[in-house]
Amino acid sequence: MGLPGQPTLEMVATEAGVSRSTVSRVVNDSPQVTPEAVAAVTAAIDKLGYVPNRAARILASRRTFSIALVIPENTAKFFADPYFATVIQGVAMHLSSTEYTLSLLIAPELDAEKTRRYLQAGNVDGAIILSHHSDDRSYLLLAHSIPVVFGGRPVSPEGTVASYVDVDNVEAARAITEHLLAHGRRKVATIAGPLNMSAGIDRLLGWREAVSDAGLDTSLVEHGDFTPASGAAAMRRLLDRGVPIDGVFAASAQMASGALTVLREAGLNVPGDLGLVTFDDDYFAASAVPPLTTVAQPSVEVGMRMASVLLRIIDGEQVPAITMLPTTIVERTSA
Amino acid sequence: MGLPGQPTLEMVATEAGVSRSTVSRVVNDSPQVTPEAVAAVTAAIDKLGYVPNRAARILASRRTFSIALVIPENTAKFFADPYFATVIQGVAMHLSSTEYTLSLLIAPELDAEKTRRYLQAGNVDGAIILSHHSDDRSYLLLAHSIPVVFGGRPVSPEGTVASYVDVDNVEAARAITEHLLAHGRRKVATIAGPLNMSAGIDRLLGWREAVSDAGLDTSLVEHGDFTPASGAAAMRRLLDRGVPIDGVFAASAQMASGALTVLREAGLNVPGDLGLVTFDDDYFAASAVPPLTTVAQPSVEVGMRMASVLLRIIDGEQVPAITMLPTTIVERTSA
DNA sequence: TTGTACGCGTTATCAA
DNA sequence: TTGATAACGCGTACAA
Repeated sequence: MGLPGQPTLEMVATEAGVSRSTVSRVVNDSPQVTPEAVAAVTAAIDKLGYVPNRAARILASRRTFSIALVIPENTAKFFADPYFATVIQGVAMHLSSTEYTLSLLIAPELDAEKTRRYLQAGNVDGAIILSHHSDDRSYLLLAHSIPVVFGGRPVSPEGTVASYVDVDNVEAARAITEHLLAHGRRKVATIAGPLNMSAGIDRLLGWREAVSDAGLDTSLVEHGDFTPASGAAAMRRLLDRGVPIDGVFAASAQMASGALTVLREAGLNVPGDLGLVTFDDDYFAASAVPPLTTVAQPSVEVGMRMASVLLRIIDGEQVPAITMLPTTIVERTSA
Repeated sequence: MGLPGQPTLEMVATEAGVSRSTVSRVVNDSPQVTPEAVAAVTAAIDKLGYVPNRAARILASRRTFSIALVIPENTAKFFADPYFATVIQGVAMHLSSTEYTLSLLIAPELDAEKTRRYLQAGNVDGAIILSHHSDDRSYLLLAHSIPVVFGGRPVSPEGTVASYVDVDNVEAARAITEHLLAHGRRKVATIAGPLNMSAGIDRLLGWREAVSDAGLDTSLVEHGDFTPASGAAAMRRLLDRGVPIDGVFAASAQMASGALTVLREAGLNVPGDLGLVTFDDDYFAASAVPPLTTVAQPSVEVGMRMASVLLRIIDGEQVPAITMLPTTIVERTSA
């Protein structure tokens, strides 16, 4: 009667001459099924080309086999930042060897509440919050109801319980600043990130350590929000101070690229008059004129590790809360 | 009794003093509900923080509100190619303003069959096949059962019925080759892509048109598979021919970067001894030494358009099967 | 306009 | 080891 349509578990059962329960057991490879039954069922499955219906399975089992990757930014920033693309790639890559599906959520601050509800409504087994460029307090509570892994240490008022994957921003910032100092720069400024993100805080800290250890002036600080425009504005404010500057550490390559245009307009040569180093080895750093010496962070690896940690948490394993990944310095010609 | 757990439609109904059907209608904003009922229901929803259960909804409605992005490559290539990351970003961006969820499938040739079954089993409403770097015949049949959009013109034996989004590879390749000719190059070779992908075919065609129109030798062709290693090998074969070459068009920036290392080893200077141009304005092109003059294709836009076209097809709209996006030439110093 | 009742395809519980 | 049978949470004819 009627068209067969997509084969269902029921049809497999009939074909194999067993009950639906048995088919279900075979599909979920339960150990307690006789070899004969297994053989009959797998044969039927192959013959019919049966694939379990995901929705039905989720509904009945209360497991979704999917995780969310939340990017708390508006689409414009998401669009502009190559970092996100590479991290996604890492997450997807790890997931590809598992049963899990990825659900990408670009969630501006505005509907953070809505997003949180969606996540709490049992639509995913866990979530990765990529807070690299954003405040994330609203997501901290989430960790109480479902497994969560943060990308970048979340800034929390109290002690954090959430897991996260990050690089040592303080150390990396210090190292790249010392690179500047090693090239003889003595009036070293920084275009820092926002202070409500750990990357902003830590990179400023690293810069300050390096400069202060060298006995130099630590007051040459202006802030941006990691975007090119904000980097340009900060650079302008720095120049407007009227004090001599011969080195700048910009906390993101995007800000550095903005700063570069301002320097060019001001008739300043890089690296002739001034050394410029930055953070992120992306398109902005590589294609700048001149190409920028920078801190490279393993963003694909960050994605992979976040996924791996999250899945292990979901599986009930005991995983260290903090995963630190190494950075390297890529020397180009801007220092 | 017991804990409330996640609020269900049923609980909302009780809270609002109506039936589940009415709640369902409000949630799916059906027009035929009295304002009072709507008010009562929305109030209850807000109070309870209700979010529909995705799986249940999918199961009952036979719509998944999710689409698949299939990348028919092994994880290594997926990892290495920046193109994928940007396209994904585009797809995700478009989807973020819709109800749809993205499901990323990295599917090596090996389990293409399995992937196709999954897609046909009704687990998604449609699929995007990113065939940029791969053969895709196995997915052409898919278009008969669910809405499908290809990234890059699929190579099909018969006339294609599937929709696709692409750039004019022939024209772009011709233009960049002419750029080489305009700089006085006269012995212009090409490192072409594989002939089982439209990008490979078309870019070779464009190169040949330009070279032949200039009355020059069109025999300087070697093939690669778009990877750096294959580009290096092809360049080596080109040099081994022993005939003079003063220009090369590599069909991908990755191959160009491989070729560059071979040229360096051979003691050949770019652009001094030989001009090198390529395709894709990615990290490889920008950070090469020297930076490469190249064809830039709008990969984020490609992603956005594929998503938009697919959703419109799903909604039953009539959409032009072919979407062509413009390319531009980015001049650097390698020509 | 609203409610009743059934079905979506699977897993889980319990008996046999 | 297997098989009935009851959920899982929602959409939707159909009836009221």
